[in-house]
Amino acid sequence: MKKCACKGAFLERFIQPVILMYLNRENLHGFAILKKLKECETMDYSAIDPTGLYRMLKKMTAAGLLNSAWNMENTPQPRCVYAITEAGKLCLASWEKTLFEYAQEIAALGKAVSESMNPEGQNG
Amino acid sequence: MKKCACKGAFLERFIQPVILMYLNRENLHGFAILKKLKECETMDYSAIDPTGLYRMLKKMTAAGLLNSAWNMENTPQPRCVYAITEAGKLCLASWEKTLFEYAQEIAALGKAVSESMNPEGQNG
DNA sequence: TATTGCCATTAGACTAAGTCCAATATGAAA
DNA sequence: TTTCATATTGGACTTAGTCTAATGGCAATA
Repeated sequence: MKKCACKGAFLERFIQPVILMYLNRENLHGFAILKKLKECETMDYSAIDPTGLYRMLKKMTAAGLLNSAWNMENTPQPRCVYAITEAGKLCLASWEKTLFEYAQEIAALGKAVSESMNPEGQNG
Repeated sequence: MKKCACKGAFLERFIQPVILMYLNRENLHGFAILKKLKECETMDYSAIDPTGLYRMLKKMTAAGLLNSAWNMENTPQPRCVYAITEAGKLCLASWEKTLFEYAQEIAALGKAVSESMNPEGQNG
């Protein structure tokens, strides 16, 4: 438990909605997404692993959430440019709802933990 | 992506604080924790895997968050009874803080997603 | 011109987390 | 005597995530 979850280590689960969010605004290639994630201020993705991101992009493409196309022009190296699909947009909409539900449930859990540590009757 | 995270599938990550919370109130053996988790109303742990829970308990014990002792009396089968340690209590306190931070960050992400889907200027 | 550094992606090997199936053993109820 | 609930464990497997490293071009720099 070097990286104990209790200190916050698992938010990287939530790269998927961020990727969808970026691609909902504009098409981007993997490395650009990587840079954007590293600069993200809402959450800390500074230590994100490139291999992991590229694999995630492929998985999302395989799942039909993204389309990919190789761009060979105006670029020294070929870039794989990703675009969000209709399914991806639906997924993003689903994420929107789910994220707020998550936030509520996690806050409720936090409250339950608080109460269990300071049982009622502390007010005296 | 059968169980797409966007529909909510990963909250089981948060069994750890729930276990600590239960054990902060009273000592319990694995199976009792299992039953309590299945009846938990704050979050849905109805489908929790027993093997996974027992493994988690051992891991937490190895990490020093819990103590365990076999109870052979007043019970048909021997039971492994778990108790929270001082380190476990600190971990629980850490969880309390972390959970609220998580809740805020996830809500912020949800808000960012909302805004990206409904760009500003919708109010007309 | 040799080297360093940034861009851009991929592969391989590994660890950790989580799931599924099955086994064990006892006691009570049908 | 079969079934159900208790109580725990083991093995095999899948998925996710991390680390290291390789490729290969372009630009700057020493």
